[in-house]
Amino acid sequence: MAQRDTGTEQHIKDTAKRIFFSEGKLHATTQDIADAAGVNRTLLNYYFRSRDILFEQVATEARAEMSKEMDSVFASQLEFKDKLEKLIHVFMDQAMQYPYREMYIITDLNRNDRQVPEEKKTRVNAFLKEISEEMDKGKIKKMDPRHFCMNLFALMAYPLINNCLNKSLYNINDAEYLELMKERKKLIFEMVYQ
Amino acid sequence: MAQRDTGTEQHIKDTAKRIFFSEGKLHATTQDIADAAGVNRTLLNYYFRSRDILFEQVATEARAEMSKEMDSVFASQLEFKDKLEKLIHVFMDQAMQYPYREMYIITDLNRNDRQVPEEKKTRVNAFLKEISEEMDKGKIKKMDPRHFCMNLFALMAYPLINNCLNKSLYNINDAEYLELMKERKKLIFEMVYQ
DNA sequence: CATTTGTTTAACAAAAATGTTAAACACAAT
DNA sequence: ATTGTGTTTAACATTTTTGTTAAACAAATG
Repeated sequence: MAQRDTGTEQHIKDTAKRIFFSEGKLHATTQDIADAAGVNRTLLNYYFRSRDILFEQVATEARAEMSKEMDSVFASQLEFKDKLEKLIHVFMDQAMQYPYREMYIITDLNRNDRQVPEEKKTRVNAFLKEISEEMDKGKIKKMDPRHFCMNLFALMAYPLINNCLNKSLYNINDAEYLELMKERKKLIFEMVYQ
Repeated sequence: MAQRDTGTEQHIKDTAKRIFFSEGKLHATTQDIADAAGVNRTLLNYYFRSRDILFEQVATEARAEMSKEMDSVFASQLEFKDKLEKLIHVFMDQAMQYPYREMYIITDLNRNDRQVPEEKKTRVNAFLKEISEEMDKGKIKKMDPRHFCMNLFALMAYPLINNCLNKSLYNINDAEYLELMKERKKLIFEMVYQ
C-alpha cells in the first residue's frame, strides 16, 4: 500500500527544533513539544519510539546540518577572503534562525560525553592552515590561528545567544535587532580581516 | 541554643553551582546534585524547601554575583582604558571559573520570562555613553556602542562556553587551554581598543 | 462498499523526579 | 547524664514525565 505520510513526523521534529534551537527552551518535555506541534503526545512515541531517540535524532541532525553548512564553505575553492565572507554569511544566517542550536549540542555533549569525529578535526585543521597562510601573506594580524577561529565564531554566535538579554539591556526591538545583526556581518568581517 | 551550621546548606549550593555553571549540566536533577555533594537528597528539601526554590536561589545569586563583579568595574573612577582592562580581567576570571553561568541565566530567562531590572539598564547605558565618548576621542573605532559591547562580551564569553568543543577541535589540553585563555585577555584588549 | 493499513487518540501503566514524615543522630547546654 | 535543638537519614507519598495498549479514524485499494 502507498505510504500515506501526513508530514507529522517531520512536523514534530521541526517543532522540537524550533523550541530547542530558536526559543532556547532546553528543558522542554515531550508534552511541551506535542502541545507546540498541536498533536497528541503519543505520536512522539509512535514516530520516534522514545523521547531519548527523538532528542538524539534532533541532536544528530543539528550536528549534521551545522557540518553541512560549514563544510560547503570549507570545501569551496574560493580564495580566503571570499571564503571568510561566505562563512560569515552562511553561519550568521543559520545562527539567526537557530541561535541556540550550538548550545543544544554543547549541553548534549556535557550530559553524555561524545567524541568529535576525526574528519571534522581534519577539516578544521585545514582551515587553521589556510588562516596561517593568510597571516604569512600579511592579510590578517598574526596570532595563534585558533584564537582567530575563536574570535570569529564568538563574534558571530554569542550576540545571538544573548539576544533576549541584549534586547532588554540595550533597548532593542525586533526590527532594530535584525538591522544590528545584518550590520554585524560586515562589522565582523572588517574586524577580523585586516 | 547556638546555631550549629555544618556548612551543608552552603555546600549544597556550591555543588549546584559547580554542576550548573562549571560543568554545564543544565539538566541536573536534585538527586544529581545531592550525589555530587555527597548528601542525602532530603537535605535539599530541608534547607531549600523545594527544587524550584533552590534553583531560583542559585539563579538569583548568579545574577547578583555577576552584577557585583561588573558593577565594581562600571562604578570605578578609572579612565576608560584602565576600566576596559579591568573589565576584561574581572569578567574572564569569573567566566573561566563559571563558563556556563550566563547560559544558566539565559535558559532560566527563556523558561520563565523575567525582567531585567532598570538599574542594570541604567548602568549599561552609562557604560555605552563612556564608549561613545571614547569613540569621539578617536580612541576606539567608531561604531554603534552596542556593537562594541556585543563584540567585547562575545570575545570573552564564547570560547569558554565552547571550551569542550574547542579542546577536541583544536587539540587543546588543559594546560594549553589555560594558557590560551590568559593570552586572550591581552588579545581581546588589543582587538577592541585602538 | 468492504478491507487493508497507516495514522491518531484516549485511557492506562510505568518510571522518574520531587516532596513529606517520622525517627535516628549529634552536639551543646543545663 | 539528660534535655533540647538543629541535622541527617530512610521509608513512604505525591507529582510529573514518559511509555504502552487497544480502539477509533481515515485514506487508498480491490
